[in-house]
Amino acid sequence: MTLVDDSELKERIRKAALLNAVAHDGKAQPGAIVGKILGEKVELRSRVKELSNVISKVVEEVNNLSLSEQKAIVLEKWPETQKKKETEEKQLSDLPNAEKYKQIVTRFSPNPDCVLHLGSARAIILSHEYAQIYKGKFILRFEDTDPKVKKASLKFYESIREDLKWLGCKIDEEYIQSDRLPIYYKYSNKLIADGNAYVCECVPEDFRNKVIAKKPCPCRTLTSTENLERWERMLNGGYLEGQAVVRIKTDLENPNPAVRDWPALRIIDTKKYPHPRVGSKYVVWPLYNLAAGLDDHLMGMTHIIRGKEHYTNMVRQKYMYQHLGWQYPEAIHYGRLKITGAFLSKSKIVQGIKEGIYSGYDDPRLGTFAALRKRGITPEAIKKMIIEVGTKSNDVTLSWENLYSHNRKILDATSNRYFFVPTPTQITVKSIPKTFHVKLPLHPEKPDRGYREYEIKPINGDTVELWISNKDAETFEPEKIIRLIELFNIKIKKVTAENITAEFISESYEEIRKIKAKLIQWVPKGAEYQCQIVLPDASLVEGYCENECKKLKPNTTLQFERYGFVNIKEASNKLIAYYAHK
RNA sequence: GCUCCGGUAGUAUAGUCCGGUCAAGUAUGCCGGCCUUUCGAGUCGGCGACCCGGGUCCGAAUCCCGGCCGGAGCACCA
Repeated sequence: MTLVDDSELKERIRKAALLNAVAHDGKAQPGAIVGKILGEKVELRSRVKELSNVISKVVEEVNNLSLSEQKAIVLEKWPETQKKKETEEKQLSDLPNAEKYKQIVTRFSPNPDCVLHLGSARAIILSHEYAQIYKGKFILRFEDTDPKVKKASLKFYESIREDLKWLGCKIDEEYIQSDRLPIYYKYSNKLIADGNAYVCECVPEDFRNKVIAKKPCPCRTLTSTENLERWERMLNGGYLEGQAVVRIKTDLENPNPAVRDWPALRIIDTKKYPHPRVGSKYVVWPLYNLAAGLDDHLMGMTHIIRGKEHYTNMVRQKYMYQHLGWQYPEAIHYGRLKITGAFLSKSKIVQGIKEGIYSGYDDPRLGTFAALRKRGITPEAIKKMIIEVGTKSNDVTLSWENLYSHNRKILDATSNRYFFVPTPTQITVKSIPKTFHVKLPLHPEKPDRGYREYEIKPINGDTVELWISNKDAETFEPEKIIRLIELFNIKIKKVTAENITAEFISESYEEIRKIKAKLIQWVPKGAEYQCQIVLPDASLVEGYCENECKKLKPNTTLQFERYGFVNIKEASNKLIAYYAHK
């Protein structure tokens, strides 16, 4: 049958052409239709030329119709195609080979040498989230095996647990590597006994030269009995720091010199550098690849989610797994996460605090969880953002706007509203006809949350004094009409640097809305409460908020209308709050 | 230098494995309308991207080759 006579096909083409035309200003493009039809009917691939001819004819017919005619046909025949599809929330992609395992086990394994920050958020949230999705297990493992250079500190074990709790990442099991040295010794012993590891006495430079040349160092060729003797000597303190190291045998031909016979355990003079938890009990300490490598298997890890800086470590550890006859877990290596303007480097954070540049681990300029928490950034917002970013291996530089947007949606629903006037200016309003009792809703969409109430009573017969923001005052000029939110409408009379004089004109909101007058917030003079806002760059803004704010408890987030969301630090002789975002 | 990754709007992400329904979706941002006693939220519309060059193919964001750019690792750190 020729294609021209195939009415089913022609109808199919007609539909595609009409849909294409409707989507693109009434003009369908033949090429797009060819693609669509070939995609649906694979068997026509050998007859592309013939098909193109048919399509050209149909497209011409369709393009001769007006857009409204096309729309009418589409709506009549295929109304379902014009429905907009709901956008669904971003989901995490499936874990590789998840079906191979009975239970998914993931972990977060920090070195407790600093507080946690946004840079760790990917490891934490993705690991925890995947464990949740697959009804698996999430393990916290402290990797505190360097008592010298990256020395752990007792306070950080606890702060890490707290941060995880705050993030809503419930821990199923917790381990501390400094408790596990006997386990590492046991497996090291086995590796040496089996001839898969050796004790190397070479000075680092000699070893490096050998390994770059793909040549074994003299220690590698020793018998396992000789190596076992050396190993005993290590454990018994027979070597000083730097004199011996256990190496795992790998393929010396591996293209990457960094993986060849990597070091697994070394000696630390713990008399000089005591470990914060176990003091000077051990002198032989495992390196990352031995400790993490053994633990990942022993703790039943199925999926390791960590930064791409660990990619080579996976290659190294696979040699050890081979020696032990173990199966390496699935590993996902994501890229580094930065956020514009914030320092996410442990060393810079620690150094900045030492030098007094930052006020502490929760300085608003830092990307630590402590700082974010203090500013009123919710864990839910962080979680959403991290899930959005996913597990790609390229680096990402997040913008704060993105985090703020997620956070704003959460805070908007939960935060009560108050007035705050930064750098206040006094406004004197005359011709006040009566005393006003105002009830200001705490939340515009949730009346059940209640109100703040103020009595605005004229003094000297007909005058009222209020505070307004300097920024608003700057836009005033005589005869301008302004509404004080939920109060009344005024006309500006006189503007000076210290004071603004205005006149009451009416009370009705509706009439002022018609002329689209500016609405501003205010604080009654006498009912003001000194307020200091700490901005994300650590600069300060002073002003007045409402008296009612005295009741607020630390760590509540609220919105100062037309100013932004803030989180209360304290409400004592004055209100101190941290600015989250607009 | 060596060994690996990766490059889609300002930012982030979907699509890439397995070429066609992608004249590229979504979120955020920006612009405008509506709504709203906040400049918040909501809602409607608009702006904005496949790193470059070749090749294969009727057809390439997708496959191949070359280049450019970015990142990671190359510790007796984690």
